[in-house]
Amino acid sequence: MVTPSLRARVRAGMIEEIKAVARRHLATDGADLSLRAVARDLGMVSSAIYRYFPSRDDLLTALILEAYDALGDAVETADADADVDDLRGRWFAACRAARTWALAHPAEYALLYGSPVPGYAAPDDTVAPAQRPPMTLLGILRDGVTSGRLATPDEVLPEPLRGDVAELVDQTAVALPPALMARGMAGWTQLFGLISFELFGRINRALPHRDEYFDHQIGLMADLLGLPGPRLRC
Amino acid sequence: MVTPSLRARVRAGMIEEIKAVARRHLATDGADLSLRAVARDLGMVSSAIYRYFPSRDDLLTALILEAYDALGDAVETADADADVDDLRGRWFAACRAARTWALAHPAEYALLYGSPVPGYAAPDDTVAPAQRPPMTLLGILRDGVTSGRLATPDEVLPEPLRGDVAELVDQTAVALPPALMARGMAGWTQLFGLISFELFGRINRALPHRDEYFDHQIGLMADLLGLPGPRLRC
DNA sequence: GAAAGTCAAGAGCGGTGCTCTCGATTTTGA
DNA sequence: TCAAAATCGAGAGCACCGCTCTTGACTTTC
Repeated sequence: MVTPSLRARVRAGMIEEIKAVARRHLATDGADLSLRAVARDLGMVSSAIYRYFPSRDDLLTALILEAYDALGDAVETADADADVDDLRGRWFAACRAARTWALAHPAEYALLYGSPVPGYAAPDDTVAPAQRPPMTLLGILRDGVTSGRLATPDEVLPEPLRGDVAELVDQTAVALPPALMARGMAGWTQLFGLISFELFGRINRALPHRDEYFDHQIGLMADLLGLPGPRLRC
Repeated sequence: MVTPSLRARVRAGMIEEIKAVARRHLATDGADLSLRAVARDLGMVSSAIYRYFPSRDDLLTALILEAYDALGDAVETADADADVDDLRGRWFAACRAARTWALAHPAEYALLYGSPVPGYAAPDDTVAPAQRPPMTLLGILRDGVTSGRLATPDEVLPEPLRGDVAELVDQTAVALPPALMARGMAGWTQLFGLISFELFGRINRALPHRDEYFDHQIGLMADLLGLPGPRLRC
């Protein structure tokens, strides 16, 4: 193993330091990250940042990648920590983990799932990490199908759509009946919508018990998915 | 009736012209609206814009208000044009109208439902227009309840949540059983999530038939709401 | 020990939102 | 009617932004 040179180690530390300060600025000042402000905080001149990141967008991309991975880690470990046979419990754990991470890192969540920055185009590196949370949810459904505890919904997709969803099933390599795949995507969409509404302030201030509201709405989707466990209907 | 002075009429026309140019810039260049660019297009100097809008945020607010009203009009007329007794048809019409408007005005949709601009705080004027689309959806459910064609879901909300939702029912003045209200909010959340994913995300690259996908997902929520009509289950 | 590579700093370019002043024009009211 | 008041566009200027280029000092490599 080759030990990196002193300069390489200092450089790696500098990159991490820049990202840390940038992340802090993101959390306090919002999404419009200022390179010059980051440089000021580091006691540098703005042009020095360009030794480590070729442009502001590249720094943003690095932060986005880290955020995707942090969210993916949170969701995956929450799923893994739950009882593997408790499908409903795993669904709730994964969804709650996503929400908890988003509430703790609102600016980074906005970076991932907010409106795209006008001039910015996410590189292909971000595709795989971005799919980790929905993949985790689909994995729960797949486990339910393979273990026979999750029934296939009885609706049939109309033909042009059925082919699309079947292709998506192939691409994601998560074998699911198309109808269940569509319901799973509905669950993922609902999770994103719930978090976004709560975070971007569109949710009504008249809902003080947000944890309970979130759980209830997630439970509705769990029912729709047919996840076994204590249903909402009492 | 007092005829406004020439100067007042010119001023009103100028305000409209600035908004029109700004809206065009929004559509082409994205959300980061440049006052100077708008002024250039109008053959003015940037400082002249401040005679009509005290700040860039105020111009943005005016555009946001117009966008909310345009979306609200689209959704409400789509609902009104449908057969008043066809609850499921009205739900579909309203949701499709929202999506159609969003696809036709992506930048304005992003302005309304994207991540909030860091320094910008939406004034209270925007609250009422912002609630028109979800209110339309809830109105469909209310009509179903009052006409007896829409059954109350059989789940019971746990207590802290039930009070919140009941208060929300009071505030919105749309009399709905709390459980149905919660399901209606799920439908609204799903609609927002579907449109946002299609507009912002990369989830649908493998879904060429987006109309059919949207209709199917909306149909899932219509089933969840118990809207009478041809269900998805074939 | 010289050549090559890397670094921070500074100046500068064109862009942004915004403020202020200054004449010119229009509206108002005695 | 005619002067005072209000409104207007233009311009200069401030502080900030992302980014580029050059310069001189430093470190690594051969």
